Amino acid sequence: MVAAARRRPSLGRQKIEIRRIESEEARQVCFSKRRAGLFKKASELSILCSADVAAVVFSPAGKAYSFGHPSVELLLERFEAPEGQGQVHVQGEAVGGEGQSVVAELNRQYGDLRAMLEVEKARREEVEEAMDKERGARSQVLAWVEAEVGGMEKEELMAFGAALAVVQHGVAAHADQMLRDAMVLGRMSRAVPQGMENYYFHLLQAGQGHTAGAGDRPF
Amino acid sequence: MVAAARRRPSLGRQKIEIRRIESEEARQVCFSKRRAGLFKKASELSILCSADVAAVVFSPAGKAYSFGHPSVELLLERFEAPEGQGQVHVQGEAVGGEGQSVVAELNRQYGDLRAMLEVEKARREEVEEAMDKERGARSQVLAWVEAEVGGMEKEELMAFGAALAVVQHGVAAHADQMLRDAMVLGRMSRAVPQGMENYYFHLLQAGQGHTAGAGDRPF
DNA sequence: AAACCTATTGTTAGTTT
DNA sequence: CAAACTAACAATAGGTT
Repeated sequence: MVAAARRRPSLGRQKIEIRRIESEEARQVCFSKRRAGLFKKASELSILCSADVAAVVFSPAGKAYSFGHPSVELLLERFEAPEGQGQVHVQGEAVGGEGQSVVAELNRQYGDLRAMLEVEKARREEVEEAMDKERGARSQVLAWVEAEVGGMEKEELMAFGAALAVVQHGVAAHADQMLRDAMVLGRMSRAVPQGMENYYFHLLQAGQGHTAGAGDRPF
Repeated sequence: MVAAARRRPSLGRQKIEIRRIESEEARQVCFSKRRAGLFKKASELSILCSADVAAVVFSPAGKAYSFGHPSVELLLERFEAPEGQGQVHVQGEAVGGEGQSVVAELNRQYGDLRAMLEVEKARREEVEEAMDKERGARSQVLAWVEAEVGGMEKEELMAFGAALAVVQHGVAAHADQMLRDAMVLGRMSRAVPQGMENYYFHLLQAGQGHTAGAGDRPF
């Protein structure tokens, strides 16, 4: 009998001041968590309110992460030239120009893809959780499926992530970060919550530099 | 009559789906609240982690709001010109020889990856649909299983094939090692479901076999 | 070192003033 | 009606594996 005092497994969240986190490690962890949280919020805002949102984050190490709906550069252009008759297809300019621009463009598109996947990953965990609760009675089958599917998804996406990493490695010297990201992406799930496909589609289109659709934008 | 039903002053926050808010008024209110929340999160991220953060939001009416630390313009500049003062030798290897064809090749490969993403998206929508029916009958669960597993294998092979193709193109000398590392590390991070090891092993073998010859090719 | 856990703080949907 | 309010929901700090 170990008597009474059963300590709680965790103290839970504690209040913190909004100051620079001194611990290098804690700061890095916090950066990852909150960056994902920020992108999720941005995604929700754009969906809930049909707003166009872009966010760019630079890690202390100087690495850039971005989120954009419909696309980062499109919105940035709009922001810098509120009066301009935009409509210019940046993509054409970039591709038609020199190699340097193309490489930068590829880098940017990769960033968008990764941001998109990150947001999706966050939303994914929500759906999986809901699904877990549902598998009450007749779910030995589902349990088996989940185990099977879980493993396969992981590998599937790992292969995909590795492919991305390889490509990126050929463009920029970020292989290490890419590899870590591939690990993270490997845990992604595949179901898409309702309302997400639209956003997903737009991001995809934006990646091409072809922002078709959305004829219902009120100016 | 005051007696029984003492209504709470408010029902409090209710759960909502992340989809476009139909009510014009509610959407506007939500936009204001969440925009403020987003900027606050951005601010906290920048302070806590010493990161540079910029966020731009356009209301459905077209009005622009922004947050930026140190400033939106500065960060956007940095974002659009990742190479800055020649810190990264972005395409050091790739452009070393003949930039034109290499870039074209990268473009092609990027296109392939994007195509894969599209396939994945279509597949996800399929899965989502199947999931809806799953809550109805058990027999349909089995149908879902079949569809899921079948489609997944197909995608796995596509993803893997793409990864191999990239590696085979000799974009990066370390590509094969990265791919192997990704798989090995992935295996350690979580238990692999029964029956999965076979596939895993096969994947590993194939990866080694394919890249053995091309891996050490200089470019 | 990344993912999980959980208590706790932080955010916000709906309501009221 | 924008601001305040309230209670439920969401995000996350710290700890564990």
